[in-house]
Amino acid sequence: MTDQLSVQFAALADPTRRAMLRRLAEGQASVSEIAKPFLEEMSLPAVTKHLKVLERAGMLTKTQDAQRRLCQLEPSGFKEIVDFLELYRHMMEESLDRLDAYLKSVTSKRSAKKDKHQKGKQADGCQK
Amino acid sequence: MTDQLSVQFAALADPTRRAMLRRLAEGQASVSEIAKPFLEEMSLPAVTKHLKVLERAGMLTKTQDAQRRLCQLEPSGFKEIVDFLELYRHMMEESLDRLDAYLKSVTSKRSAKKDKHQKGKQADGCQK
DNA sequence: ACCTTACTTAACCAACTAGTTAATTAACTT
DNA sequence: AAGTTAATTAACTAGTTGGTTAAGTAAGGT
Repeated sequence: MTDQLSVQFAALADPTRRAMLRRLAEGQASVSEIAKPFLEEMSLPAVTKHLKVLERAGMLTKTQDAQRRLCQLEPSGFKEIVDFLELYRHMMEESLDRLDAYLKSVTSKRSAKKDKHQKGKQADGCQK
Repeated sequence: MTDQLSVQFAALADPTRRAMLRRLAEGQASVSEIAKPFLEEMSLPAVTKHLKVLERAGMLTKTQDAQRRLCQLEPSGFKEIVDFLELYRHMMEESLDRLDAYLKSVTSKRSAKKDKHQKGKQADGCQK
């Protein structure tokens, strides 16, 4: 499919590209800097291709600096995806709240009242 | 790639499957009920396959009711994805806020002070 | 028992993806 | 001018995806 939202989700459906985005979130970097952690697993052209996928998804922009290409994260590229997920994020939180309420009613003495579901943080810790 | 986060993003990288999830968000439905809007574009086995992709992604569960299979949205299946995106969602909001601040400083008389970036809502309106 | 409804499984195919190596482009260095 | 660094493009390949039709399974209806 060629619709933009599919292109964006497909861009995220790869651990190498997600790792690249995490790197980029820490600041801009050249292609070879981004490539460095991956050159044991894959060739430079493969890295170029991954970056192109992220670029077409609108999640990164490149600017030329002599021979180097500086890549920069483009946070606005996540807008459509985040908007799409809003509905399911809310449903998820509601169902967790219902679970909370249930557990609370079952244990009778509430265990960890405030702070609800504490936002587990940092998925994809392994990127195998 | 076989990691779960990739499986989940890949599941969302298809307009048919996203439309199915939106349908499911309104309540459970049997396979043929879900299939109905798509049977002009594709066959029933194709629908079965799409549902299986969503199931393997942990975003829906099926329960048997006589010959029918009732499908239900599984909001917890979105947790990893939502957690992964949290970082980029925040960066996006920050960069929008910076844009706000810039526009405010440029126009000198601020135009629409409160309400910030008003959450555009509902991406994927077309699902072509 | 037999038919129908509701799905799933199997076998196949075209198009796309993620990688490869080799060649090319382009800018700086000496 | 010749060489080096940085990255891309081209041509190819194996494996995956999204679809097909045809056959199979399993439960309820008559």
